[in-house]
Amino acid sequence: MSTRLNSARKSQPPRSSDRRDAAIQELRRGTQLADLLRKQVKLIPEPNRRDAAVANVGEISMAMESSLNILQYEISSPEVGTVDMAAHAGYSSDGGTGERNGAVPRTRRVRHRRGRHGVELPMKEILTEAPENDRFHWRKYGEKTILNAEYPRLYYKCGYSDDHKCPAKKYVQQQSNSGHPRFMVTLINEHTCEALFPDEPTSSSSSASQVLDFTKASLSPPLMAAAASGSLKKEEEDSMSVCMHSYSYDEYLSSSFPTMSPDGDQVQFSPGPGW
DNA sequence: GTTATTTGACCACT
DNA sequence: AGTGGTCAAATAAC
Repeated sequence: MSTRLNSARKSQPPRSSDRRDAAIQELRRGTQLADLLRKQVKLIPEPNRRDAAVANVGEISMAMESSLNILQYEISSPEVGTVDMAAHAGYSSDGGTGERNGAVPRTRRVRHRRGRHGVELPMKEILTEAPENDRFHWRKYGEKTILNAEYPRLYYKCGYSDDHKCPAKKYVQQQSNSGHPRFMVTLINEHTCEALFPDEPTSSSSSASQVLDFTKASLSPPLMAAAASGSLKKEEEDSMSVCMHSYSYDEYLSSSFPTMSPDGDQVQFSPGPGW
């Protein structure tokens, strides 16, 4: 990947926009190669190895697409240096349709609401294949069809928002259903109840593995579809307990509010080998 | 009976 | 005025 870039910058230092274009080109190429690789690994005869390989390729592909989204967003919003939630709190000048300079239409970003005293609430966006896969208990309180969005946006608040006054909320919007569904998860506010739900190491091989319990009812149709499509690794018949193999939730959560970078860089890919 | 989800209505924001 | 976010009554699941 680096050779192409190197050859392009022999004479003089390229402008940052040129470097960004080059990075986008490379990422697009990488995405195509990942698709190709996905087809190849599907030919692996051993089911276990094949599934693991397919999952890994999917993560690679998703990571690159996430990076592409970030870079393309910067191009379409030149006033923004990074993808900054505060900067995109409201809708953009296109009215929120996402059609900027001929770019691919995007679904509306979450409206950035203000808390008491007009202080903007901390927000973080995460692109993931398993939006329900965190160690918190969420209660759904709403669902809304979003303009120009293919799928409705689901609204969750911490299941202990009443008991412990936990202000954490989560919005989930499916963005794609091709192959494996992807969800843009918007996390709002920190969990003040976090101490009540410590990580519990499991007996499985990976320290990052966790067994998470989700009732069937807590999954909305799109998430059920995700489960059915295989995006969710295991589905217990009764409790819908899902063994989320190796998904690094420390990454998911550490990338969340407590460590939110000061520049607002927040579009995180939540990877995890093996699923 | 208890708890969670659904969904229409209302409110806030741009 | 249009749209997103939240509320709360009705409903479903257990």
